[in-house]
Amino acid sequence: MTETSNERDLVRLAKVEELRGAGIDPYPPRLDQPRTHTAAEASAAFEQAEADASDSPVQVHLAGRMLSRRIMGKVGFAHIEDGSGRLQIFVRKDVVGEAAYDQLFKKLLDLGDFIAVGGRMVRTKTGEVSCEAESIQLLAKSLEPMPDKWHGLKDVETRYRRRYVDLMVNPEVREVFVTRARMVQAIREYLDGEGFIEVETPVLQPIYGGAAARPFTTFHNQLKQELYLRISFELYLKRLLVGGMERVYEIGRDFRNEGVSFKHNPEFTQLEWYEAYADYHVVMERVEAMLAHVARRLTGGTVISYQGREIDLAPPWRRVTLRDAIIEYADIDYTQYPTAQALADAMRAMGHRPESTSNRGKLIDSLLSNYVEPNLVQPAFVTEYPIEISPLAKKKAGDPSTVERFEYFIAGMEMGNAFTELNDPLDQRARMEWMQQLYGADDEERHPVDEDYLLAMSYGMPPNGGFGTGVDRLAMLFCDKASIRDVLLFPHLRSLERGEAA
RNA sequence: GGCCCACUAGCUCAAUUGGCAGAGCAGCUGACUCUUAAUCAGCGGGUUUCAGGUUCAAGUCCUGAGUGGGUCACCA
Repeated sequence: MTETSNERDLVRLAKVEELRGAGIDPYPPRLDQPRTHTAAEASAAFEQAEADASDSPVQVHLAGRMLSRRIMGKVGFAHIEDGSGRLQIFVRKDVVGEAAYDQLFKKLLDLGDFIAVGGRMVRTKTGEVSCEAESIQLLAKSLEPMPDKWHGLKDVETRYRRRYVDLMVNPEVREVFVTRARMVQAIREYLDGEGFIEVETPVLQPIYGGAAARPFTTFHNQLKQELYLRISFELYLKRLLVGGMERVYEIGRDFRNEGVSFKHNPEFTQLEWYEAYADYHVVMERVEAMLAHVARRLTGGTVISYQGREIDLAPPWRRVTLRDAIIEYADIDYTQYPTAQALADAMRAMGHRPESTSNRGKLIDSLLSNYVEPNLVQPAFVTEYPIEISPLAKKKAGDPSTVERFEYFIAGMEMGNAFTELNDPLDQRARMEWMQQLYGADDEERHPVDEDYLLAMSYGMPPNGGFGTGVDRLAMLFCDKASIRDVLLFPHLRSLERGEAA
């Protein structure tokens, strides 16, 4: 912390002064010699030279953070780390000189400092490939102590609040975010290869929609207009289909003003796509194909391990109707109970405990999330949803109470949602007005009717299939992390300012 | 928001029934020309998250608060 200067801080600050006094800039603008090799490249170059039995020395200029140091009189060792990994440097007083050795290396450098090292690659007596330093330059002085070199940083709160420290000392954390980036890259690779166009639609929206969630609200001062941070991309992406773009997708941030948990963050990354002339069956095939592609890119196969369980993403996945799934796992056939009251009574009679009787669709959804979802470990599509919880999905032919919709589940988690999109503007208006009645005026989940969206659809929207999935939850899956916070670089935490100001 | 758990040195962790707040690493001083959790000798480092309370005595017990974690609720 910086609010009080303790002895530890004073020692570091005194070193900065001493460096300046000796004419050494503790924060120089650039390296005296440009970096020629990463740590990994330097090792590889040396091993190649060894293999070739070359006599010419491998000269390198390296840069990185000094993580450890072992001083033995007039010779010392240190490990530096750069983006490619760690490398030992070997420092001899008779090579680098007295000033560089005694003053800089032994005294004024600290663990955590960024340094540049020039020298030749050698193998030490114990066989470790190392750089024997001929010059050392301080690149950036660290004023804070590094976490324990052996135990690292374990405190969960500190790891999240100071992710930069977590990243610098815990290489496996960096690895998670590399995997996440590769996953997103593989998703784009699949969609681009299928002719989808990546687009960007507004984050600030005058009317929020496309999902049932409470939005964050903000205000444009000059326009004197209330705006919402988007809770989904759906209504904008489908306007693009009206405009003639046939296959579109967006990867971006959604914001939902709801509870925080191991699988919910107030802002999270969503993937949505819409495809003209496709229905939800086509979407299912794409979801299978896309995630199998991602798995192959990341692991070479389709079987991944998540929290100790093997999950096989190879198509085809299980398909089960919502009704059959609830019969199987909760032993209730909701089609036998046409009203919310009747269904709630039946649930109670079966020993379940429904929380609300306001909405039959919500009761069915609670049966799904409480009894079905935890059992769907292998990938599964749950299909055919009640109309009252699906206002943007097309009705199933011959069954006006059901829509062509699916959600998919992996590892007992809901991963995404899709439908054959409703493109009948008259039906859409009726459904939105019905929602107004279903959700009371005081219900924060009630959506305003988006007249411009209805206008767009009135121009004619091709039949299409749409899909949305949580990218963070996919990252949890592919990185084998049980908490969304472990796949977010900076997960949302409550601010500490209030407590510190008092 | 309810309930449960945690919070001790920069980091990782101890502290018996309520009885002198400790160790390792990191830091500082010194020794040491091939170490790798280097080693050896010495030194400094604490409002035990915060505010109250009980007690001769509180890191430990009680009340409240903060932050984090878990869980339930919420989350088409």
